[in-house]
Amino acid sequence: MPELPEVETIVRMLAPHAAGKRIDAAELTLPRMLLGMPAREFAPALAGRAIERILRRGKYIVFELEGCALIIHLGMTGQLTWSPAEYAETPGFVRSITGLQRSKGVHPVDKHTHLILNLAGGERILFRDPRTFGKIFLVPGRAWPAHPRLSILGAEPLELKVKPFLKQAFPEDSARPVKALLLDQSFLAGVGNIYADEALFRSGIHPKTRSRDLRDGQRIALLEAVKAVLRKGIRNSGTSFSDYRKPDGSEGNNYERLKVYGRGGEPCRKCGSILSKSVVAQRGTVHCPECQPAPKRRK
DNA sequence: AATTCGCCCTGTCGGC
DNA sequence: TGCCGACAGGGCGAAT
Repeated sequence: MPELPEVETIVRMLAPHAAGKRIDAAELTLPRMLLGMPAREFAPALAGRAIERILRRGKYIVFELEGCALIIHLGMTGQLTWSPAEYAETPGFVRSITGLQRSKGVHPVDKHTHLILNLAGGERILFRDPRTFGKIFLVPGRAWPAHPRLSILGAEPLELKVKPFLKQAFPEDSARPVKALLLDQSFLAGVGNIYADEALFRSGIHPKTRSRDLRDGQRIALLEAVKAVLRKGIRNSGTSFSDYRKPDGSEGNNYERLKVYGRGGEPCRKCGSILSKSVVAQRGTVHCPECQPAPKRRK
């Protein structure tokens, strides 16, 4: 599922191709993915506007256009791909930045393509999302940070100064498991299930540990681990566990480098113990019973 | 007030 | 081979 490193990768790869281009026409083929306005008003609101900048906030992709912002959340299975003008539609193949390539879990326009941005010059940005958990919305002017979905977001983990954050934002008395805290977008923006499990492993913290029971040293270790696993994810251009693809249709390289996520029942890469799979905060969770010992009970 | 639960959705997989 | 239920989960609104 696209989390901060995946969204960051998409934004970085998309920006040089899309920034400065004008949207000739937009096609929204699944109206329920659009929030906050009637679907018939959407395409006319985009037509003719130039893309000035593309950026990321949490897991949201923000297209700053002339006079408004187009915001996309990829949900679980969303893909944003870019195709240049010169590649024809060819069944079984997909057009991409790197050329015409055989379709391998990557698709040209199909029944799961819900938004098409036709750029002046013939390039296209495609939003494809099989499970349709993604969201699309428009915010007038430059007020997108104040949109209800974005205004509730917490700190950007990679810009985080750990020490000040400790005092400011750590809920001192929370009984929630620390994994639930990591998944809470109002705590840190952009951490999802994959990188939460990876960060907990890296810092040696059991996912069920109550937030209030974390010692300061553990909190620092955890936040540093969050930053480290996110940076590693970006360096490897994202985790293609299932549907995530880069804008050119290719896969990220981080999945094979994960320590715990998706590895339940397999041996820990650090100590060899069998990794344990459970449910924490309503999410599938993998941890190492040796490297991440169960929290000591304290009254 | 803080947490948890139920729901949205569809491709994939295991069992029979 | 084919059918079917279970499962995956981000984020929101309802329930506890």
